Amino acid sequence: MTQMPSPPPEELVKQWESEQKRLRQEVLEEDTEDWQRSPDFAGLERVGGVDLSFIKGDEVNACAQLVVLSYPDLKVLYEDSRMVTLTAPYVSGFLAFRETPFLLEALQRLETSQPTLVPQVVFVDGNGLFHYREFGVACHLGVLSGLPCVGVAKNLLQVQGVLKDEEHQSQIAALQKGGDSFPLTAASGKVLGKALRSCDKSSKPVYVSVGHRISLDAAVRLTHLCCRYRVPEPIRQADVRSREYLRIHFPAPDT
DNA sequence: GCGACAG
DNA sequence: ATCTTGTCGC
Repeated sequence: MTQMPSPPPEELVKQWESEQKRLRQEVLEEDTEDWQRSPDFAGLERVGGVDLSFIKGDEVNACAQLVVLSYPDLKVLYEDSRMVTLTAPYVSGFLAFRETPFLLEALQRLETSQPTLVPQVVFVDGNGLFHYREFGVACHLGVLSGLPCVGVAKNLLQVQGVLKDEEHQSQIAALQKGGDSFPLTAASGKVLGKALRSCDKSSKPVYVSVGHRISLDAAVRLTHLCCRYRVPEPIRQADVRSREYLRIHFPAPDT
């Protein structure tokens, strides 16, 4: 039997909206670290990536993953996989309330056990300021953790007047090589993020936006430098390893 | 009624 | 998010 998605309680959504409006005030949209100002990011040694993977028909059980890679080598220095039980449902625009608590716990475990391995910036699967209320999951994790964060979404969210129309498609077609990008501009005129051709091989862009404590230009440049494939290596490793964890500990039901 | 809908 | 094989290319 297929369970229809239950409508999210509107009271909860209102509470979530005010929470986002409150925390939004804490976001820093500029570079706050010396390495971010350096042309080659000198001083940057550790980049983090987080993600959650789910079991096929299970809405509440998931594997929360944190990885820390060396920079610029992009070798895995630390890995943490943890089964968690989600409580909040997925509602577009409120992803953070579903995932952030467990990502924060992973960062706190690292801070406690191996503080010298805490990443200097964290790549988050999802948007940052490129969001209905300019407070996506990358901002949420950034503000609550205090760490610089970058949001990288694989799909375009149509927000604040940004549309995926024929014009958008033509802008994508104009991205010639890895590193090329174009701005995602809100109706207000503010640039909320950038569509980035992350590497030469992928014609489909990723959508980069500021999470916390980093400028958009630095976020886009760093994202490009962290891409071996379309998805930045920190996020890709978190995704690969969390799915591997599920494959080993929760094998698919035998027919 | 139709389309949109990060993960 | 997850469901899914092969196929084309280096």
